[in-house]
Amino acid sequence: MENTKTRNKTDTRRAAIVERLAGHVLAHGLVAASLRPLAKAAGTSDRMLLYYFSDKTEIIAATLQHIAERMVILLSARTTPEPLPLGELITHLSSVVLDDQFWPYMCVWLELASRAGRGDPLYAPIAMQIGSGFLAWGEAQLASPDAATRAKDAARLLVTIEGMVLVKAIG
Amino acid sequence: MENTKTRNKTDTRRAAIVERLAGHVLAHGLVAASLRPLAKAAGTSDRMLLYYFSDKTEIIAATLQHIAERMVILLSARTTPEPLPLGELITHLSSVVLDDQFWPYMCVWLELASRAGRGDPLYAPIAMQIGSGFLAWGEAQLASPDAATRAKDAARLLVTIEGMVLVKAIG
DNA sequence: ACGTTAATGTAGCGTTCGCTACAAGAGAAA
DNA sequence: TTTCTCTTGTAGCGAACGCTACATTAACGT
Repeated sequence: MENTKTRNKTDTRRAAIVERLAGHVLAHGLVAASLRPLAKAAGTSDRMLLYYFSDKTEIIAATLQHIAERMVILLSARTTPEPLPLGELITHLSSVVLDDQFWPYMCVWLELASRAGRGDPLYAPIAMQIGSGFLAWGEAQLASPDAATRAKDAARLLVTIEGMVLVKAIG
Repeated sequence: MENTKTRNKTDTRRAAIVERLAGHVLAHGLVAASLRPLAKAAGTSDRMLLYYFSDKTEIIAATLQHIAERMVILLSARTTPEPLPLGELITHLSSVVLDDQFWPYMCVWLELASRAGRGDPLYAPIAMQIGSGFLAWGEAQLASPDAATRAKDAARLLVTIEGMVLVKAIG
């Protein structure tokens, strides 16, 4: 009992910290995610960050996880419950994804992808998980005649949306 | 005369150094582009890097510039001289761009884009320059009925190719 | 009240970062 | 030869990095 109680307490703290860390990473990017700035953004010290998390990789992993969850929520709040054909879904989704409110998430996503592309052992699995999550979401959102074309359409959706993100990034 | 002679000499050295720096950045990414490792890769010291270049931003700018030139050469060595319709150009170009030999360039390109997306004053203009260069190259390579659709097709080409690159990066 | 454990501050370690001051060697000009 | 500029090595600066040792405070069960 004491064990679970303590556990829940630190877990709650961790969650609160991660919440703030996510804000900082979304605002300034992974490139600015070093312990002392992160700690200041979370309202604590680097010492405490390493008290609640074992090391930096765990901090980053938890933060990215949280950001991904936030993104899913934001995304599903902006989409219709009914499935759409590929073309319409692309136009609708691109307007959502290129929106200013959504852009910080896409910037972090780009950073994540650029690190994953080099096979970074921390970022690669996270990127793959988020990517396949998006793919599944796309499949569920698509109104395609059969499962095979739906899978294909989801892949095309992914490619097109990500392409637009990258093109927007370079201006 | 003495002026131009000296100029040429240091320019030659600079070019030789940049050549090696490009190799290192292609192999290990911008994330590993700090002065001392770069210098070791170039066969000199960090002291000399800052003798031939005024500061790190100039080093990185010159290196990325050189990488972009190499990429253009590699790209035009792999493409047909005659223009192609959009669909064929996409399939052909994607096979080139996703090739292992080309992949390091795409990884650097992703890093560049992720920094440019945040409006970094060093990387944003370079990324934009390379991006619009690729767009122009695409327009020249496309067999489209009129100029308007050619411009549109080039944009679609860019989006699709970059989308594929990003998707490959995340696995 | 007391003792134990959880939570937090302070201070610092060792490393790497971009960059610079200073001086010594090298090569041409006088 | 002497001088003067170009080139290079050595050494180090101050800052930031991830992380840790130690000590102190806060909280709580007994």
